[in-house]
Amino acid sequence: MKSNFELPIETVPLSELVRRGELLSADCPSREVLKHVTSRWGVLVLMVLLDEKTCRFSDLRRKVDGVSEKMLAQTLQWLAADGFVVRTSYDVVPPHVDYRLTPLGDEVARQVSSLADWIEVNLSRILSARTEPANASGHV
Amino acid sequence: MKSNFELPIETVPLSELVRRGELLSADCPSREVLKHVTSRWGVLVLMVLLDEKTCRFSDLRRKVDGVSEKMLAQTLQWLAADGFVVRTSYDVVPPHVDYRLTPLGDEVARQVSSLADWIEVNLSRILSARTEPANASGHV
DNA sequence: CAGTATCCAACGCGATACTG
DNA sequence: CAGTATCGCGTTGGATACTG
Repeated sequence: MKSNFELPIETVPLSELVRRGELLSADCPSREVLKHVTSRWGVLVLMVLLDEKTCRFSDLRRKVDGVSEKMLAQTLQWLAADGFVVRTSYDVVPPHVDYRLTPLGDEVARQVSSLADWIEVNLSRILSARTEPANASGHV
Repeated sequence: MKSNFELPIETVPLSELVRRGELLSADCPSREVLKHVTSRWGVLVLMVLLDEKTCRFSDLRRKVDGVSEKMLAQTLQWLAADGFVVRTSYDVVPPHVDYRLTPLGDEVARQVSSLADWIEVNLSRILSARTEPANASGHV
C-alpha cells in the first residue's frame, strides 16, 4: 500500500495532518530529509550558505571548522539532491564551483539557523543547567 | 588556553558575538548540544514531549516509531544531562517514570518542532524538487 | 514497567592518495 | 581548485537477554 506522503498536501485527509504523524512514522520520507538537514555537517553548511549567499567548496571547508573533504562533498550532494542547494560550475582553469541555496533551501536554512542561534545565545544557560545533579533522583 | 564559551554572555566581547562564530569552531561546547538536540531520535523525542507535556518511557517508545530501548534511554540521558528534560520516578510497583521538558527544554523543543513542522508541511515540494535533474550540470 | 548489559553488524567519518 | 577512490577504525545503533 502506498502511503499518501507524496501526494500534494491538499489531497491528504485533514485528519492525518492535524498533528504531525509523518515524522513519527518510521517509513516516512521526511525522516530522510530530516536526517540530511540535521546531519552533523548539514546544519553548519546551511548556516554558512544562508550568510554568504554563495560559496565555493574551499570556502565552505574553511568556514565549517573540522569538516573533511569527503563529508563536505557528501553533505553537499545530499542537500543538492533534496533541492536545497544548487551547484554551479564555471568551466575555467583552475576549476571554479559555486554553491548557493535554492528558495526552498533558504527556507530550511532559516529554520536550522534559528535553532543554531538559539543554542548559541543560550549556551551559558545550558552549560549551567548541565552541571546540576540533574535533580529528579529524589523519589516521589 | 580556555575559550570564553563558558562565560556569561555579557562578558564576552561583542565582536565575537556579532555573527555566529561558536558553532562553526570545532571545539565549541555548543557542538555537543547541537548533536544531542539534532540527533536521530532527539528531534522526535523533543517533538513528542512538547505535545504531550509528560510521558512515560513506554509512551515514548510507542510514539517514536522505530526507536530501540537502548537509543531511547541514551537519548533521554543526553537530554536530561543538558537540562532539557526531567526524569521523575515514582516509587511504586510496577515502576512508574515520567519525562517532561524543563523550561529550557521547552524552548529548544519549539525550535526543533518548528523545523520539523516545516519539513512536514513542505514535504511534497521537497519530493518534487528531488526528482529534478538537479540542474546546474550545465556549465556556465 | 523501566530500564541495563552484551554482542555484533553497519556505517559514519577521517586520513591518505590520486584525478580532471 | 574541486573533487573522487580506497582503506580502515571507531562509534552508532539494533537485537536479544537479563534485572529491580
